Amino acid sequence: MIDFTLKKQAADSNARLGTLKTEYGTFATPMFMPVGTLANVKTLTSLELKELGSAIILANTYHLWLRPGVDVIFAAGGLHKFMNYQGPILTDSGGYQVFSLAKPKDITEEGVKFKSHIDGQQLFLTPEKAIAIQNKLGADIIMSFDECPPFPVSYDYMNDSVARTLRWAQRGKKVHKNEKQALFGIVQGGEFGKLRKYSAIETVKIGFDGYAIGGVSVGEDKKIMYQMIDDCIDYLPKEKIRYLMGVGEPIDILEAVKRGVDIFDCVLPTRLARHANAFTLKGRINLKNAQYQNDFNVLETGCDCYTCQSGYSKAYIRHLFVCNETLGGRLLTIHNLRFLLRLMTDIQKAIAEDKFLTFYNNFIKNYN
RNA sequence: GCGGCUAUGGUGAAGUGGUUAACACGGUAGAUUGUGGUUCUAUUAUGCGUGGGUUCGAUUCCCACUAGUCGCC
Repeated sequence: MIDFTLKKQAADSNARLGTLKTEYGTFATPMFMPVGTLANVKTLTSLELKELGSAIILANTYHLWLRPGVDVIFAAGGLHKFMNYQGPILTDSGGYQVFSLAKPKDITEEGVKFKSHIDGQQLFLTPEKAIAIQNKLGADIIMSFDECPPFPVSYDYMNDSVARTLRWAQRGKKVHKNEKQALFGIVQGGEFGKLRKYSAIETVKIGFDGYAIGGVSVGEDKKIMYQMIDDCIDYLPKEKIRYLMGVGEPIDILEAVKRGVDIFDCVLPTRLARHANAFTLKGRINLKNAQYQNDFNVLETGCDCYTCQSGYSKAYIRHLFVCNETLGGRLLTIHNLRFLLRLMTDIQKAIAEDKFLTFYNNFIKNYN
């Protein structure tokens, strides 16, 4: 079971400093979770993750359900042992795959009909099944099965969807048996303030160990996304951890921390890395650009990541990408994750020193 | 030396006597937010070996030259 302690509430904003204790380790919040959908953070070993300062990672129910299958992971002794990783893990419920893989007509009260992206076979996921799978996977934190609707949908559709997600949350909580695992509820409601508020209040009534804000970064403008947070966050209990799902743009993280969010996950740093993009304090750069052909400087002077510290140049990393060498993606994955994880500890430090807003303003001023 | 064949962008190549020269790769740039790792989008030949000729008009037809290639001596 997890234990969240709110250590400090910033005076200059809703930003907060906290500690999350889990069986596999304790870490400070705000924190970012690298995504390891298929029981691995792509291209990295567990040791490398640890060296990056990664505190907790995310894996995915749907994907592990299909491959290698829950029984294999259970037989291995659970997800931690299976993937040879000794830190905290959170599993997503498969709700996002409702958004990315299922069609609206395949969503019913009972559950969601999927077509496997691997072999096309018909699959059916229910709130009960999503919890049962996660119970067997054995992550430290598991998520309710929710519907993550696309943007935009009509008010009426969202109204029904929010109600359904609440019933699913209730059904999931009822069958959750593994007491070692924390279970989080998920707030939905799209851009409709009234529904966000309702979803938050009703989800809290059901009672969870932590609360997530879902249904963001699905195509809406940034302003709308920030509004979605504003519309529900005050209805989430201060003493429970708050998780904004699927957000990883540095600016978005800062905006959310400012509003009172504690943890994040996102594929962005790792996916961008595999597509030759690197985070820097001035914004993103694309290493495939011709301008780096003869640039023998590191990605960012002063960066403490392995890639920059050991001297890999932009010209060399560009060459690796041009030749399709996998080392390029690895070097940028290390850099991008370190960039975000350092951002999180910088944020923690700023809150602790009562300088969050100053830090926020400085960062945004430099990051284009 | 003689005879045959071929000459289209960075590459492999389609194609036509008449507005914007197909397609693929490569190049250039953009996208990517609870990951379907090798994806998507845009853009990329003011020119069809060189010089003449025929024609209202030639990358397309004719001639010469040049280069490549195959065969023969």
